[in-house]
Amino acid sequence: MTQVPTAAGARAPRLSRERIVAAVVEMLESGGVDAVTTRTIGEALQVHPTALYRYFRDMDELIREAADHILEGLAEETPRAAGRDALDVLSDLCLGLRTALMSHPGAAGGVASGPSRMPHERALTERMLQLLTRTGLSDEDVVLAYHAMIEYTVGSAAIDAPGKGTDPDEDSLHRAWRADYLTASPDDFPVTVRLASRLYPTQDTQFRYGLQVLIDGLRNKLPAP
Amino acid sequence: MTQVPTAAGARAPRLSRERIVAAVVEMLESGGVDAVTTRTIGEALQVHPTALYRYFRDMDELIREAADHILEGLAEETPRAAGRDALDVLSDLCLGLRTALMSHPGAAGGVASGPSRMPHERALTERMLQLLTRTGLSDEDVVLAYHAMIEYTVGSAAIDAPGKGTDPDEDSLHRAWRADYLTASPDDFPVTVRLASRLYPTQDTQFRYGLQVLIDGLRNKLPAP
DNA sequence: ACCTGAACACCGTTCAAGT
DNA sequence: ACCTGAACACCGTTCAAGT
Repeated sequence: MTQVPTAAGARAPRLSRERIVAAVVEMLESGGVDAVTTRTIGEALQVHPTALYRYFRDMDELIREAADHILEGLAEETPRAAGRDALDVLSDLCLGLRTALMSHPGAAGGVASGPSRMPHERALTERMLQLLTRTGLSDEDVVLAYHAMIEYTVGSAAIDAPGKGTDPDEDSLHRAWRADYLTASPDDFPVTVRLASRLYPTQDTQFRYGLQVLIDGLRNKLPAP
Repeated sequence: MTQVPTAAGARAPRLSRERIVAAVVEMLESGGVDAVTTRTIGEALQVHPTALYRYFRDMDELIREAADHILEGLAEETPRAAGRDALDVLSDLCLGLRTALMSHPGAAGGVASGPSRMPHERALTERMLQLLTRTGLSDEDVVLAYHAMIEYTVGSAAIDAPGKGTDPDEDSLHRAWRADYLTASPDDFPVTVRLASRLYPTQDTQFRYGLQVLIDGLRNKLPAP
């Protein structure tokens, strides 16, 4: 890694796209996208806040590259367990995607802004389309189902992990919300009050339920085997 | 609406929560949440940028109130058409919610940040829980289904209408994206390339498909009639 | 009571200047 | 070639001051 001096006065660059992206991914994980600014990046890399503009057009490009980095390895084929069909594998893939997005608050916004032409995202798309094709669905259904799964998975991650880093404990927050619903007027909101104690289960429980309903709905569309 | 002078020197307030919220809702519609700043609000209301702090704790509270305002009337009961069950009505409700959110880019972030304790959101929750209860689903399923529908509807709106106001024409953008997928390596991404021309249908088509799949999946859970 | 003015601590981004 | 320094046009928010 020590550089070969190519010409008089040429110094080894202290930065690179990779080094910057790595730093941003780390900051995404610890503090969320709100904690990633030109100044904090500069501090993390011991460099002037504007130095990154040699390597990236703007913050948006940098965040999108970091977001794609997070998807690394997701599309990898896993050994198919017995009794699990393509839709089960697709479900796991979405769970993996969610885990990656949830552990980097705000990253969902980075992958959401259209296809990034980036390698990991491309691989994920290919894998999902491949799995859906295997189910026997029509091409039209394959594409629409792909979009539905992405919208649900990325969209719910955008809601559940907006950008602020670590929430002040999900459980106590949800408890407070449930208590709040209990104080609603029972005349105006009878069903809400009756079900208040059940509202806001774990974010993970919510997500898995919707995911399962989606997969279940897709199963209805499969051609008879 | 003309004020009663209560004391010498007391003047009619030029602002109110309602006036500010109305202005923000309008700005949300025309330019999205990114166009709503203390300065632009001040300009719209012909008032100093900091004047709104007499009425709202901070920008967050203001945006949440404006977001709730957008949900006005959504939960209203509509005359039940023949042959349409509670899940069909729920589906319409989600479509209405999406329309409201899509026409105010970035508003999804406002309703997403937990229950706002606000009247229109409460009414919407009550109506959705009521409709789901009517289907005969168990209480547990009702609550989880409610969260699933909200996460999908609000989440996809957060993705499809982030905050920038009017995109530069959705159609041409999607055309460009499809063309982009076509240029992908057919060896690495065979399925993607094969389906490229079908990818990125209208945002509305995508959303409706996923919504229908969700409703369909819920139907599987209904007790036999 | 209601709004203004000035100030502060932040942003992203540009561009010329240093080495 | 690579990074720094200074500057610009923005943010949200506070608080004392005006009327």
